[in-house]
Amino acid sequence: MPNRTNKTGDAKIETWARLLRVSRNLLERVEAALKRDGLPPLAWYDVLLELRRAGKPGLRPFELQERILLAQYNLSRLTDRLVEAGYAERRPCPDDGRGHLLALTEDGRDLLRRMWPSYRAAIDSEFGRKLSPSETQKLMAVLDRLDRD
Amino acid sequence: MPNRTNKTGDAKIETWARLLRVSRNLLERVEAALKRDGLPPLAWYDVLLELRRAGKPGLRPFELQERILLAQYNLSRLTDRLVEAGYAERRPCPDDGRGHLLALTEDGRDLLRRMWPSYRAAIDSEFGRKLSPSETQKLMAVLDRLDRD
DNA sequence: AATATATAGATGCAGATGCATGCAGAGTCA
DNA sequence: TGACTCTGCATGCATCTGCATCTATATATT
Repeated sequence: MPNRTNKTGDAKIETWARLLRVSRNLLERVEAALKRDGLPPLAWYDVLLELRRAGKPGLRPFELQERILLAQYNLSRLTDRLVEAGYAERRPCPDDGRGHLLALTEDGRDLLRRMWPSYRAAIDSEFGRKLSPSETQKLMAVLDRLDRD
Repeated sequence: MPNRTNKTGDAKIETWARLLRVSRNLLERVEAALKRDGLPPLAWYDVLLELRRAGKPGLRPFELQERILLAQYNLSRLTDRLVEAGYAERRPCPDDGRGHLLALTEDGRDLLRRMWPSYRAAIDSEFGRKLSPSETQKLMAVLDRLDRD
């Protein structure tokens, strides 16, 4: 006999709704903190961080795209802004004439350094300090499951 | 002596980063599912659902704003679209000449009914089916903690 | 080699968002 | 009642996003 009360399904729906609310709210607060400190949005940090990880050679846009899960046109314009602001540069790509390589500039490296204290403080006050180590670990485990398939 | 390896802090940072990634990704997929079915975005569902919960009298925009955590100007324009599309209506507010009441129309009620199967299926396939009941419950517990303060 | 197809990335346009500000009605206080 | 402030909501403007499409180069097929 089918479950008439559907309790499990309801709990999942509610958890889903809560996940959306909470994560949106957290993101908003952290973005606001960066803005208060006169810093660019989180997306800039994400891109520059990946470029730093990529080191000297830099990254092709499509590689960056996979890493940060950003739509192609979106990334294209974001890098426009970063290049325009002097935080990244486009270099010709030796292997593939269609594309180019994106690399961090010194200013970009510097921006990362300037953003981190503000970003870290925001993460801590909105997120880190609210969870115990064990809760953090449980959350990570669940996020791992959600990332499958 | 301060902890040089800073393992706990790192785990929190990584969990934070993962939370953003996963929730953004899930949201994107669910939105895409709605779009595939020719339905409006999630935000429309959220607003209409709150209006349905509010019942006959409807809701003041500022009340709605608190419930769905949407910026004021943002909600103002979203309701413009909903009214324009015939899913909600603005009624004069007897108690306060500055504002109005928002209420669901029959078409709005109908849209909710049409969206739900698609929305529910997307939640289930992107989220629900990936978690056991106990994982769901753990996630909810953590989200509760993150919602405090 | 010539043609067809696929892939990397940019871009025009429309719709959405953020910010600041405007405005009208409410509440307060003299 | 009149001046002052506050609150609810809208809106002009700039930026950002989504979608569709375009260009150029790369790859596959014959």
